[in-house]
Amino acid sequence: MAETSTDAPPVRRRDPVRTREEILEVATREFADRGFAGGRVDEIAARTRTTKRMLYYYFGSKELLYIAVLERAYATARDAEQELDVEHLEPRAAIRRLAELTFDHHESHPDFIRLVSIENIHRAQHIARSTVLKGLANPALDVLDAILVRGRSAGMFRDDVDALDVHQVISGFCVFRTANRYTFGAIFGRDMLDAGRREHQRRMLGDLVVSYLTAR
Amino acid sequence: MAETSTDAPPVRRRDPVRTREEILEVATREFADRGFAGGRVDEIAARTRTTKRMLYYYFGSKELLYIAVLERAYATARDAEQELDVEHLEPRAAIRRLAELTFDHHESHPDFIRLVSIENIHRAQHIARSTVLKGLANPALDVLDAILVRGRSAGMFRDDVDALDVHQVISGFCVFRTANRYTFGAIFGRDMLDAGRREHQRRMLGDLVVSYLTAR
Amino acid sequence: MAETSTDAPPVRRRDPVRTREEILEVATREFADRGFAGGRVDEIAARTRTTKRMLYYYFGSKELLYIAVLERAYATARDAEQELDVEHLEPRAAIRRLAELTFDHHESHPDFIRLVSIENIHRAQHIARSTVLKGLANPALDVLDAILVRGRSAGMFRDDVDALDVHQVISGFCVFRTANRYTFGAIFGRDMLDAGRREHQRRMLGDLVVSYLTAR
Amino acid sequence: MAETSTDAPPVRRRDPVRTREEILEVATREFADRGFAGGRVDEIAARTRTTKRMLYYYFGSKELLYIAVLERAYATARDAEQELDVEHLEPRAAIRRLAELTFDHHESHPDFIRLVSIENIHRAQHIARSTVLKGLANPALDVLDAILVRGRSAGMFRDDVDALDVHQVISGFCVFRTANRYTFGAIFGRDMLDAGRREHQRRMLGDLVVSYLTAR
DNA sequence: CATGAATGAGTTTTCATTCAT
DNA sequence: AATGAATGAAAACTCATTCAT
Repeated sequence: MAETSTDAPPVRRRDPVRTREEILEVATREFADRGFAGGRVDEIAARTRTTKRMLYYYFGSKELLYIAVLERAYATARDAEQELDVEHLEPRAAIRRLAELTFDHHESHPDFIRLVSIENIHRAQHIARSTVLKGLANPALDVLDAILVRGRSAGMFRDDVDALDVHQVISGFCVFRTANRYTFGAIFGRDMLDAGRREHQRRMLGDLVVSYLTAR
Repeated sequence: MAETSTDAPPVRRRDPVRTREEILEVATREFADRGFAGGRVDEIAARTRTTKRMLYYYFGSKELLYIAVLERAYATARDAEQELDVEHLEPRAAIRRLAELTFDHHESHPDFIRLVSIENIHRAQHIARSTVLKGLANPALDVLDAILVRGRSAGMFRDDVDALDVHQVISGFCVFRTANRYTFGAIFGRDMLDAGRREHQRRMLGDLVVSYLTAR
Repeated sequence: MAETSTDAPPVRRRDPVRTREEILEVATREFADRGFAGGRVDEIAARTRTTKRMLYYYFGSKELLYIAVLERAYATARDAEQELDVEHLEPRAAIRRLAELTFDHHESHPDFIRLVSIENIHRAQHIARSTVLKGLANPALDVLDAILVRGRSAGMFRDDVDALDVHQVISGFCVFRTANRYTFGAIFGRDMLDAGRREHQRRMLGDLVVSYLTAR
Repeated sequence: MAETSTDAPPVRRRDPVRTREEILEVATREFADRGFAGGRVDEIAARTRTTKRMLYYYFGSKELLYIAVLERAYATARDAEQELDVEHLEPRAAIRRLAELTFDHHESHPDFIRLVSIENIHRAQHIARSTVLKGLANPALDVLDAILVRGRSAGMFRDDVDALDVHQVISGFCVFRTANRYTFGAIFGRDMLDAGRREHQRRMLGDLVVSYLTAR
């Protein structure tokens, strides 16, 4: 326990930005892995090249560190959505493409989805406490809205749903696959993320949204 | 001074079944509310008419109590699904009805959905440890399968999806509404469980599934 | 935990002597195995065909049960020593025989030796509390004394030691072999109870005592 | 009111080596006194100038603290044996001297012997878990072996015993005197450590070993 | 004689946080 | 800007013993 380093010169780190980033990375893994209550400050410190004291120095408390982790995770997700480029496609193709990109993004960011699940267990109380996160705009929503407008003008899409409704459907599908993977697998014996079923699931999502919007 | 309390004194001791049930009820609320790591044995005991010692007497450890809570929650959910009665409806109506019943059930059992989210954060490790839960049959799935068979025979339904696929779509929608209510609300400013939008959402789910199955 | 036997007729045991004996047997194993503080009343009860309540009914407390175990163990040991029959042998052969019988007895009663070690850790406070054990006569000592008298009369044995001295030497050797077997084995890598070295050790003890008594 | 205390305030914090040592000292007494199961972490903490929390900070658990106590006790014993200086004596005198020094050491370290007894009750499981203790060399053994070699070369000593055999005889005698003092006293009414009999016992041990080795 | 349920009081252990330098 | 040592408060868990029937 008591590590009494006799002679080794203290590894002084003079790069606060890097240190901060390293802590956030490790903390993200820890909180995504074990939740906020289950995450351990000691564990985070141990896996960092700094000490526990530094976590407090930089972030103030376990909760503030967790909020910083959330902020960073949402910022990363938003940046990814900036890159959507579907406006040149015809509405049905555009909506399918957007669904697929969402599908891909969720599949490749399980930690983000875990953090969101965890935050929901806490009733989003930490998001509420974050000035950065409260009412964070979602760029994908504007893109989605534009597609819907185009589709409706063309008489292709139903007009009793808004962008948020569609976003909810797409997110629900993508989040569920990842977030509920374990209990679903334990109860039904099927891994929703199985690579062999990936294409099927991806097409299913596209079909689902397009058939819904174009129904009647 | 005078012994005037004619109210029956709380029936507490010597009724192990009741005592067990009471502990489970309180523990369900606590774990659903705060997660496994965040849940407090002391808190559960305090809200029970027994002592903390009794929790250990009946369940052995915090973890075993949590597993018992999970088992009870899944058993209740399964019992509810036993009551599905949709086989007399034509396939499209049947599938819509089944989706709506699932919708209703999820909406009225947020604690169950929270427990499932929590268990997914733990990668279903507690379900894996429960002999009762591992591979628990889901009666709704058989009903669903029967509907799909009928629909496909009638040439109404596509045949490239199985019951579990459809179950996943329905569950995804219903679970997401409840499980991600808080972050969704915080980010988008819309409460997915808002009573005013309830009917719209319910119909959306039905349309979604029916249009998908009957597409082309 | 809560074993609610619905229909099985209670196994009524109407033989108090047997019940008592069974409890003592199980308790002897438990205490010899884990010591007084480490021994568990629950464990003893579980391995008996009676309930924990019965332990208290018959013995009153954990401590009194432990004392009863000690009393029974010492009584058994004393009975074994009654059977010494070495008076027809010449002094040197007699003393060697007595040492060997002690050697054999210790080797075949490790639990007794463990109980004695445990009781020494408790500074014999339980023996002191037992009217049965305080000043319990040791029949071997009389036999030993008689041999020494004969040996001294014959000019064979030194006269500066009494029976208790010799008893101490023999016991020391025999008890150490068994009682300190584990630490000795861990530190020196030799099992003092190894069957292959048994005869050597047995002869060593005899030689030790005889050579000492006959020295000069 | 006036600050008149010129006595140095107890040097407590910020001296981890001292703190650790103090904990070990108190823990040694507690465990030697009451065994591992009977020893109380609270009690140890209370008799230290630190808190219970510190025991866990330094040692991690009750068991690891106990192991640290064992390691320290064995290290101390080994250091004492380093000081044997008997190689200039003729074999019989050397072996007697070595026995006497062992006798003295055991008599003055009853806590060590108690710890060893306790560890034997636990079947040396903690020694086995200690990398330090497993296979700890015993310097006395080399000295003893050298004496035996010399004695055998000179035709004085029998050659059918090795150093470990002799060590066992000496240890058996010395350990038994101390470890079984209480039950022996309770049953036979003689205190093996009585100061009046000390010289007699010490000579008895020397005679025992020398007469045995030189017999025939 | 017999018993399943119950429990007060302790016992070990954990955890986020802060102090002194 | 940085740190190793320290810690109060709480949390989980255990154990011998007794109650009501």
